[in-house]
Amino acid sequence: MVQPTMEDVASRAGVSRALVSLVMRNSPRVSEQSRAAVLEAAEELGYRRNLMAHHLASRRTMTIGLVLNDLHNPFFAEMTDGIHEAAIEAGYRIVINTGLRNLASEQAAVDTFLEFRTDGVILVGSELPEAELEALAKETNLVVAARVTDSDSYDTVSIDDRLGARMVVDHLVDLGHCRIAHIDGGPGAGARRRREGYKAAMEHRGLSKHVRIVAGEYSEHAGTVGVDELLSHGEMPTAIFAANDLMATGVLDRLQFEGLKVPDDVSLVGFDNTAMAALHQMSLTTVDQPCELLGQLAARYLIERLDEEREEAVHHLLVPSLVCRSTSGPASSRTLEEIR
Amino acid sequence: MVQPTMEDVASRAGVSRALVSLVMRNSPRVSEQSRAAVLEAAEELGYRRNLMAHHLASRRTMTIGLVLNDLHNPFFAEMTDGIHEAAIEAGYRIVINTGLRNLASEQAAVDTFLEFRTDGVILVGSELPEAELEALAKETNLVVAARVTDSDSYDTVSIDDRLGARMVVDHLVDLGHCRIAHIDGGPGAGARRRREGYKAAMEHRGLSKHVRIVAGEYSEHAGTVGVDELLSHGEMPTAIFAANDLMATGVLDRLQFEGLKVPDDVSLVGFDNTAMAALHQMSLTTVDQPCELLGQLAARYLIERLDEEREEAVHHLLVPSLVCRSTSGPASSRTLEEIR
DNA sequence: AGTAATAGTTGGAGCGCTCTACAATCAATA
DNA sequence: TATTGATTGTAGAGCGCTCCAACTATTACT
Repeated sequence: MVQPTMEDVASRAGVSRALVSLVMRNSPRVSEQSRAAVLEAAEELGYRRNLMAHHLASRRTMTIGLVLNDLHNPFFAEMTDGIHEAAIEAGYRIVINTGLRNLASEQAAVDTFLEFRTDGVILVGSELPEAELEALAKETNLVVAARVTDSDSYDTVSIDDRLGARMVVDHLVDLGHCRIAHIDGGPGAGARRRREGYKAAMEHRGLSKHVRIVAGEYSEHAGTVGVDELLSHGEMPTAIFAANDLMATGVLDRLQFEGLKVPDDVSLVGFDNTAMAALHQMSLTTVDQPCELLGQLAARYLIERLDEEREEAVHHLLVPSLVCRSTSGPASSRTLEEIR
Repeated sequence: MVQPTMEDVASRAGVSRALVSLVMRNSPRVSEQSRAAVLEAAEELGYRRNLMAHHLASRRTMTIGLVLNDLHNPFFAEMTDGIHEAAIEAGYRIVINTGLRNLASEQAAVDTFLEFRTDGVILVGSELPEAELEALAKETNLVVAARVTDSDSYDTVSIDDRLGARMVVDHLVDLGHCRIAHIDGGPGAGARRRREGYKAAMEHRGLSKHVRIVAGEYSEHAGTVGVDELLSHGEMPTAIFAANDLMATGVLDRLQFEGLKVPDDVSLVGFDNTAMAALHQMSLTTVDQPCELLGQLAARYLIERLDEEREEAVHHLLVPSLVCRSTSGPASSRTLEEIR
């Protein structure tokens, strides 16, 4: 299990260690003859460059650390596709770690990359407090995706969550809904803005008194709990705006369990437009985030930083769009009792 | 962005670099006084150990590289939970990379870890040819999860795919089905065994002439394409056995699109029992894989290797179980024409 | 011919850490 | 008092690589 070193390759090829290094880095100042000899020796020995040593000497790993908040949420897989593509194209590789939707794990994930000295870090859907992000930006090149701040030490790439929420409310109000409840994303990335957007839009449409926010988080389970809460007291809402698709899945599941028809009895709208929302058995009305594009932008902004092409922070806000499917329809006037 | 080194911490604390190293490694042979001084200096400077240098000198990273075949499949997220838990418990951290469901990417992911010299590698759902795995095991400590081989240079942890497939067939035959088609997982991990298990079970139940296998892969899209293929010619099957849940999602979607009722017109069974299979709107009959347990086992076997507690390979095969939900029911006798 | 420029190669310092061997200090023992 | 042993600390080599300055060989130019 002990790997050959450059020294081994060099002596086998009958050249110096420095020359081997040049070959490995594809330097043009090497004769074709030596290059071939070195590559052959390397091949024979099964030589594989030691990134640790490489980095220590060069200060570059050509590696980007990617912290995904939740592996269970397909949204992150879609973002990763975009990031991966853009990174590879620019000659970088990515390495992933997961925040497991809790702060301690996210911090640990970030620390790992800091200790590995990856060239930069992309945080997707981070829940870290802004002060923490600020501190992080002092230690490494940072881009935060799917969350907005106005920091001037790192870049952010996101859709306009407030606008997205407003689109949801407008859509539902246009369908005749008044009692539109929102199960929020708690500490999740963008959750505050979605909540604010919901509230502002409700007020704007003259529905201040119908604002009803249930505390949740970005998980399926929060959706089921949220429904229980909504049905347990007060007047049943005619529409539910779930903070994201994953949660909407839980909501839909629970509504069905309670015997409520969607959208006949209750309308439901999600957020993210993940692949599962498009399925027939789900067919969820939701706010579309152009994940791949977001991912690509995040990677490109980071790479711009790595190449030192830019100093000042960029905050890129994309416009979301509403995708109407079959979980939203005209408001029902039936009460919970009548339905049951 | 330039980080302080041990040397900086040492001079600030008024001790030697070696002592700082001892403190950082929690050595007991350091006086409380110096320890405190060092930690304070480190804190003040914002010192963070350089894993690259650490590894170069110590030959250990306390890091496990995890290659997930497909981030879009929740099965891998669930496996990761188990692996993560067991790794953390043993003092290891994990770093993830994705194979993007294609060989070149998987190879690249593996190469990354090899270059990083992570202490070991866990491959989940790998599609690499066995020769490649064998070669890999020569370069690093390896555990392969969710796939079976009989290699004696690395460990494997998996459920018995053949048995799982057999359970599916038995269940469907017991419900009166004869024309049971299988959309297979192509090059996917375990797909061959599931296919073989399906075939053997069909033969065992005297249904050799009804064996019908459609080529697919572990993706939603393959499910929709598979259905198209099944409906385009020949007699319509009364039941479909999809190679995994992700694919079953696509199948269900397509069947609904074609106006076929599940399970009234066609029964459907998946494989994996991912979280989405349990949802009411899906409620998929499927084969359960104890993902977390599989993940934990994989991590533990790897750590045993790292701690050099074992030399010979272990091949752990867990028994799957069938979870009956609402996509499987008595065989229908209606033809496609009658339904339409 | 003499000089300059270019291409190809090399030795050695150094990246930030660990680890071995050894030094220094002090208390306990002979 | 001399010796031993335990405890704590340090110097220095070395991990595998990059990078720079310097060197050699070859070609081009005056």
